[in-house]
Amino acid sequence: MEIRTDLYLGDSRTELKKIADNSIDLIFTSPPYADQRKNTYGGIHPDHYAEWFLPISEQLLRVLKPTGTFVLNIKEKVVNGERSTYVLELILAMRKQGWLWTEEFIWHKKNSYPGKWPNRFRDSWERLLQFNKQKKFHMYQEEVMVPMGDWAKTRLKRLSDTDKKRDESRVGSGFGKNISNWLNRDRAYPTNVLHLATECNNKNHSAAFPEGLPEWFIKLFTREGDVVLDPFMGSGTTNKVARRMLRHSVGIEIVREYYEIVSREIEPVELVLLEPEREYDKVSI
Amino acid sequence: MEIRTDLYLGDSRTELKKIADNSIDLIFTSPPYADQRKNTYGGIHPDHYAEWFLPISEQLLRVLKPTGTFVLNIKEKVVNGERSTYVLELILAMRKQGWLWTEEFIWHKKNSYPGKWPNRFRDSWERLLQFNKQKKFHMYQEEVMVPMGDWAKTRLKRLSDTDKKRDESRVGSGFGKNISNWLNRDRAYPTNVLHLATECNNKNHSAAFPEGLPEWFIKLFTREGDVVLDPFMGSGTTNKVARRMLRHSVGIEIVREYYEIVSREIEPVELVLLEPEREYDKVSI
DNA sequence: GTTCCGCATGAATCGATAG
DNA sequence: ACTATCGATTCATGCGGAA
Repeated sequence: MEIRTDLYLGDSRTELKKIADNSIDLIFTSPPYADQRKNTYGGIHPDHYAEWFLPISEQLLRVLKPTGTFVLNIKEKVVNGERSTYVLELILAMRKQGWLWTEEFIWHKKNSYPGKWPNRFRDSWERLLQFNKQKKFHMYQEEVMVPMGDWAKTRLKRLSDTDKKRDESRVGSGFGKNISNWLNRDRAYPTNVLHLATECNNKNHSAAFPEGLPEWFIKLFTREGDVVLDPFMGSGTTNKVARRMLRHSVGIEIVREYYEIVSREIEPVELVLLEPEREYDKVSI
Repeated sequence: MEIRTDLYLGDSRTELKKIADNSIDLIFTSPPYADQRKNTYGGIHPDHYAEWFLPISEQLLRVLKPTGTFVLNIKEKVVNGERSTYVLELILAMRKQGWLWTEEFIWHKKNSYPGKWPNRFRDSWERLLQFNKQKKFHMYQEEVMVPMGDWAKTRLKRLSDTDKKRDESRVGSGFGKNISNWLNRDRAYPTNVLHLATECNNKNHSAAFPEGLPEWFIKLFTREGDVVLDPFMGSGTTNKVARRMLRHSVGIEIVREYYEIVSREIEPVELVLLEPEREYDKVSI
């Protein structure tokens, strides 16, 4: 299978129009935060952030498949001693636009930037807002299961009375089915808090997230061959991870320098990926 | 020093009017969440939550000292497959009321409620919204510094409640100083993510939050002799912790049963706290 | 006295069923 | 169509009894 990675140079507001309706399985992006990174994006004033973002999210709503998911990594900055409210306002506005605000994940940044202020501590978390077009969407929960705690060891030895009672209350032949469930429990489902360290690899791009972040959501919301979109590509982390995970992807970047860097990085990979594929076919299973 | 713990039986909307202007140093509370705890409290519909809360927050704004802080523990529930937006709307409305939304802390609940659903994971975090009247407020950051690397959680856990009480009740030498004795230098400021487990309820009561939660904020925003207010007292966790930490406190509770239980628990403690102080001075260290 | 192990139960959420 | 109730699902924690 050939993995396509299509990169667009330009403004998301215009470039997104080139993408077909209902063609994207997952949108994962970290847009420029309000009034930050002035050097690269010019900076959007907090008061006008929703206003600026809404035409883009309207396009995203169009290109996303009905069963697809939009994950928005964002965090409000401090303005004048207060947390700015533009993210809250954005959520409310996007719901009016037709998005469903399904969930808010927390990215707990293990090693946040050091510093000291008289009236606040280091900010070590960011929002990961999950939006959907429908209540029903694709979610492959088993792909992100994590090893269980010590609890499982003792639990598997003998079922407690309560567990038995709860099982008996089920109508029909649920008991045997449950036993097999217990025995498979060496792994548990995760929660809506992600605990990842920030990576400082990308020296060119100022606000890159660690690869583990898009990787987790790509696992959770897509399968191989699906299409991932990042309308604010930056250093291309989302697209690189998607490619490695055998997902097609689309990236849009307004800064030519970033666009070219990612283009150069992607192309050699493409050659490598195309060659050994037959080998994998031979070897597989 | 005699520690006052004043308990009011009644509705916060009326009882708060009995409290003097600018008399409270810290408000820490966890109001009934929308449509939650219907059996004990009325249960507020998500659509009318801000409307219900605003008269109360107006009173809170009045009674809080200009240098004081209001910490609100809350989390929106899922309604119809979506996260409800009433908390976002409440933040926006409270700002219009005159509050400054200084910060949002995250309480990462280690043991969240179990369950499995096709479209979401377990919810394991809650918001701790910090509001202030002014940009300048009292914050004693050194009091909540933590050892670098691994926090000696196991050692802290081992200490019984009586140990905690003994340490706290010694004037001028609290729990924090003992920690610094064990693990000398190399302490760091914490971040805005708190990682605590919910306390399993054993006998009488289920507390909404673990003692560590109000304890942390009481350390951070008050000193001994300051006044802490919880307008939704519930099982009285905030007041009990405040008392142990030698802060005066005010608690308001609408359910008579809770009010009476807390009343009974507080009074005997008062006697115990005053008596054995000299003894501990002999034994201490 | 420690350590180990069994046990109940949570500020939950969904889908089906009933009014 | 819309709301209210109920059963099923699931895992970390601290307590208390046992080894």
